Amino acid sequence: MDKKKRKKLEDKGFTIGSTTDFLGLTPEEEAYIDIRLDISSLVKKQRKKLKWTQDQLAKVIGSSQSRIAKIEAGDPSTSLDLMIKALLHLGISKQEIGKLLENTLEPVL
Amino acid sequence: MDKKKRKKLEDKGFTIGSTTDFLGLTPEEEAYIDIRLDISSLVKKQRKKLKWTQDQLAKVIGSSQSRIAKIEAGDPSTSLDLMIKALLHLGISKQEIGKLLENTLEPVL
DNA sequence: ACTTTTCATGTCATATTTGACATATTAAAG
DNA sequence: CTTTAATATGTCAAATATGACATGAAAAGT
Repeated sequence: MDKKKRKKLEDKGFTIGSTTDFLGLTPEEEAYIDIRLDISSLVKKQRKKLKWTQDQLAKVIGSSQSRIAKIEAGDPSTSLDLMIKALLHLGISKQEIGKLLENTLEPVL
Repeated sequence: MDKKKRKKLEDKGFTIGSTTDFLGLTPEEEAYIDIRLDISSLVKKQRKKLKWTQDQLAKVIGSSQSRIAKIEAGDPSTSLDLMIKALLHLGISKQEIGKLLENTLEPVL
């Protein structure tokens, strides 16, 4: 429910930086969403870096183009597990995923 | 299928360090399992550090004792999403999760 | 322009994950 | 040793994630 609310805000043009979320989210919920968005962003970034299409990536991990699109859109109907699998198949290592999570600015400050 | 196979080995006493896995796993599959095991280990470690029972943790995240046990056992029937939620509620930050993934020795060498 | 490729979004049947529950095993305390 | 608390393990119906598919919108190419 909260996830949908957030997405709606983005759709309305809020252009949230990392997670400028207020409105009834516990710190844990905020961090959780933050992690998911970080990872989904990297999927998109790395896929484009390799100049792969969503369809190519989908086939490599046995998924579908539409699901990759949903991952990259931060859709709540996708699991961290699948996102991580995607990253690994895009040549991102566990260590690099670690760095991603470590080197992120504080949400609001 | 592969996940079960691995667990069987552990049960038989192999006491795998981080992921001493050979036997038909792609590097991506290996890394994926490695990540899951790292995270599940930290859940157990941190919970014990705080001297929480599995039941306490379960209630905090709206889950059940048996599911926490499965998470800590590295059971394949648990999602990274739930593991991450557990970590966050145990006071582990996104940055600390990042460090965890970054600072792990190579599986086999 | 238009043709083609890529991406976005919705739906849906199937697959997987879920909390709850029962119960067994182990550990701690008395 | 006995009792009690904590953890492990299995099962199962309900909830959620999934790939496949359709179709629309945008981008890229010609």
